[in-house]
Amino acid sequence: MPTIFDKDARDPSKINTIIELLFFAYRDFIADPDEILSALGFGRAHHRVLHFVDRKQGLTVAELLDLLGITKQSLARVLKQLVDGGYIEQREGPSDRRQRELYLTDMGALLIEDLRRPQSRRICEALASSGHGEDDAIRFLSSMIGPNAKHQIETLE
Amino acid sequence: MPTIFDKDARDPSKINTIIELLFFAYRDFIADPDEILSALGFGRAHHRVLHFVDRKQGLTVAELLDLLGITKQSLARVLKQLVDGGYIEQREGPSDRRQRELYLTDMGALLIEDLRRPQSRRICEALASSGHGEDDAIRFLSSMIGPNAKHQIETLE
DNA sequence: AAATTATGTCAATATGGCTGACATAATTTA
DNA sequence: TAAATTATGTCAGCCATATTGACATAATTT
Repeated sequence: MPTIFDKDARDPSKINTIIELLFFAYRDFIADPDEILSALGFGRAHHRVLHFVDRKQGLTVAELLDLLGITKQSLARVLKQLVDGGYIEQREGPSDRRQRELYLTDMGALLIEDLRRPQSRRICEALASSGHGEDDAIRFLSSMIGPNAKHQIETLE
Repeated sequence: MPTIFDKDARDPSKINTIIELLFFAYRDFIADPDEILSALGFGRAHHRVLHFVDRKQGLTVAELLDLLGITKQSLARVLKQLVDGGYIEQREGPSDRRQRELYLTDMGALLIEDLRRPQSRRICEALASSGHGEDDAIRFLSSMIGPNAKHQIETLE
């Protein structure tokens, strides 16, 4: 019994349009911070690290690796640059001294704010001009992600 | 006079959630086709080329470069692999013989269909479980993209 | 005391971008 | 017609970000 939500009820050409818009939207979405980053000699990888360290201050290297889905060798260079640049601080784990807890410095907090600003603006504009609310976007995007990522996000809270 | 659409009326933590969800959603969104592609020795770059050649059969190399926003040197390798593999066909421009019009072969059409299937499924699921329609997503995403990309999309039609 | 764990590091490799320089053929312009 | 421009292709080298595999160190657990 087909409903309005039935997969077959969808217009394939509109779905294809959405696929294409996702490409352009995501590209433009990361282009803004990219400019700020490249002026500092950083890239997207640095942005993602700053985001997650801000999202959960004091997270460990292992947690960060899990969130990013990359290897420790890939993270190493990026993290070192952020630490050397004074954007991130590493502290010994309080209960397990092998762990390195990651914290944003004041400079790091300012930087992630700068990076977030154009992205927030873009999202707010899109919500306004499409007439949707924050929760609409959150509901849609939450359903786009797989169970794996869902679990990762839960561990952030 | 602030309205319900006023930027300052937005909840910054929800906007930050949307930023984060976009990261996870896009990552998962391209992970599905990535598996199919890597089995063929291809990558995301090949996917994008196939998408746009399908979107506008007979587009020229210059048009494709403009859409992708990369240099011809970057495109060269990817395009060559797709042509050599029998997924894309190049034909002399009918009015300007310097141009190379790009067309999908039957094999190329099958491949882009395969790549599109998991992405369509994911979008349909997200629309269904969030209670939105195709047009909601199209309106939101269209507002996310800049005027530059907007113009590019228009030239596709 | 031995095994495991968290982190870091070295080396080699792949992908997908980039710039600069140059080549060829076709078209347009003076 | 000759010269300039354009569309495309190609060579060479560089960069950022990822990978795998191997190994080192210190701390914790068994």
